[in-house]
Amino acid sequence: MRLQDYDCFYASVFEAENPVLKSLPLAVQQKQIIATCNYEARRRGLKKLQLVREAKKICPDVVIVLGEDLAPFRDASKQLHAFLRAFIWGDRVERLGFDEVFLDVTEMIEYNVELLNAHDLLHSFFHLDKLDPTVGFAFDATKFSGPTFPPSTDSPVCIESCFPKAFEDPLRLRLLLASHLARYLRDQLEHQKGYTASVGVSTSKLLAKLAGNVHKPSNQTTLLPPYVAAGPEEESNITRFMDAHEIGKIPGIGYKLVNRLKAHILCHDSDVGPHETPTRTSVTDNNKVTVRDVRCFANMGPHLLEKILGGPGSSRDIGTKVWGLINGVDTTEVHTARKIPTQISIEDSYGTLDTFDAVRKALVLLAASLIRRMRADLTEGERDDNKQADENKSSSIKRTRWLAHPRTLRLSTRTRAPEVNGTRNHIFNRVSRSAPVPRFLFNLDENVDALAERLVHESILSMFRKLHPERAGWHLSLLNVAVTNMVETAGESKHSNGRDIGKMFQQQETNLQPWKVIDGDDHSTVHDLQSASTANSEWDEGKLHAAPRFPHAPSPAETSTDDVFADDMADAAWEDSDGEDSTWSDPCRFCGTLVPHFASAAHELYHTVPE
DNA sequence: TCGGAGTAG
DNA sequence: TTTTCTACTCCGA
Repeated sequence: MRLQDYDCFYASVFEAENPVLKSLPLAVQQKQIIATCNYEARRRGLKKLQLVREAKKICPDVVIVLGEDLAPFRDASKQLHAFLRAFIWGDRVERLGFDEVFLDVTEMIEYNVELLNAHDLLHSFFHLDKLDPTVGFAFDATKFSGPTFPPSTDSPVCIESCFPKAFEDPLRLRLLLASHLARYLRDQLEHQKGYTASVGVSTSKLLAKLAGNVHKPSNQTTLLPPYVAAGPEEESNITRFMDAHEIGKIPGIGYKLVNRLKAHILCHDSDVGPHETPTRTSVTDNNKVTVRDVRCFANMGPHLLEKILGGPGSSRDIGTKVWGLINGVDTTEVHTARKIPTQISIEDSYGTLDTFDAVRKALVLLAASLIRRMRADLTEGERDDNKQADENKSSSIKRTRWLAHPRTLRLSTRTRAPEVNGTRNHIFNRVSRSAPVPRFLFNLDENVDALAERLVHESILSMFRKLHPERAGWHLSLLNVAVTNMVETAGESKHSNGRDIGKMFQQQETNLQPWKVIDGDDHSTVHDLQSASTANSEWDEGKLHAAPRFPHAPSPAETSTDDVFADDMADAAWEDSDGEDSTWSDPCRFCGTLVPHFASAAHELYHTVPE
């Protein structure tokens, strides 16, 4: 199991496009801040999230590029994801944000362990293709590739010492092979795509991710066994590794939890109720608290953690979860790539937005971006809004279809902190209102800007009025428009991904690979962490959508007998929040949109049907 | 289902 | 330490 983390990703996207930038200090600007910068810039003292003004002062010759348009980053991320996926068996590649990827290579490692020649480890061959034994790379299986944690103390001549060691311990051998695979993939990524990455090699996403931070950039770290303490007086390498981290560095333990934990550890202030909101007296960074500080605190365990962190609003079993995390236990799966995002949102921030007209204009721009993104990410088929050969026009339109229809539209705003007499108000939270997505939004032939205009006037502005009934004087600092609640439309079957039942069984099978399981006395309480909450959804959705539907336009008879589809649409016929405009009727045969009877003929004109 | 909170990159 | 543009998950009502 490994994590890839592309080094300073935004900057790397520009560098890959224009390699000259690689040797210069490069910073990516969003609004007034440096979103990220390359390592040359960091060497000169620049930091992420620094004000551009300060950055220029510190490093006057910094090259600054604008990175507010995320499309290039999104595209590069998808490309790299696809590139890596081609190497990994069983599609076990999960993207986290734009610049991180988890790879579950269990199956590949198991296969290669079997084929290892114990008599000539020096000249081993890693197979990347079960069907073609020539595909792969040579490697030296007498030692780990790259740095390890703890650092290797082996002398350079280690054939004697490593070889039996690795074979005694199955986990050690598997991690060793994985370290070579990691090296290989990093090389491929660098030489074929021009991106460097940092990688962690371990048995869970949590451990791999933290390990990946140890040697950055452009390097890798393998977390060595033993993963289970050898005796009561011993510590496992997991404990050693986890203990050294600041508590807030653990993924899943964010700002709020850190504050509550620190309040307890540092002040052991038992008066602090579980849900007293952290005030400005909340503990700040002078006092570092490590995982060890928490883990070894008197009476520490799931129960005490639940008392410290639990309460209304907290996750269920938060104590158990956090106890698991600080003990290095993470049983979450590497999820295979999702075909459809669960939400698409577009936002922009503003100095202050105070007039209705300014708000309206801003919303139209956001709506237009949102519609473009919906078309890019939720449709399938060749559609190019700009250039289209005339004769092909109709044939290219008819091939474009929605993969999913979002049902809910959401407007969120954030107001500027009121700045009342010295007291900095802690209210930079967002507020939101939702409404159904109007069906006209799915009309692929309408001009984006026209649709945006219409969406704002017919839907978004009324949400805005609910959110801000006052006539003016909202000090808006942010607007966000989003669509959520995706309902997938009929699959064109073939390679519609993620919905594949065979794949799900295959996953289950690999889930049971024994060497992946983290076990041990010290965290026996957290074995079935999350099993209930994660196992579910793929299957549920798969069941609902597995049946291939509508490879072509169906006959009316097919439409009416398609129960699953009808169910979806019943779902989709959500109540209209204002009670108006809810004369739904049948789903359109071509795009799945619900169309009122009176409009169905007109609607269908939008589709040119192949027969 | 909605709206908010929390976390992450 | 609140400055960017997102995206996901969970909780209570």
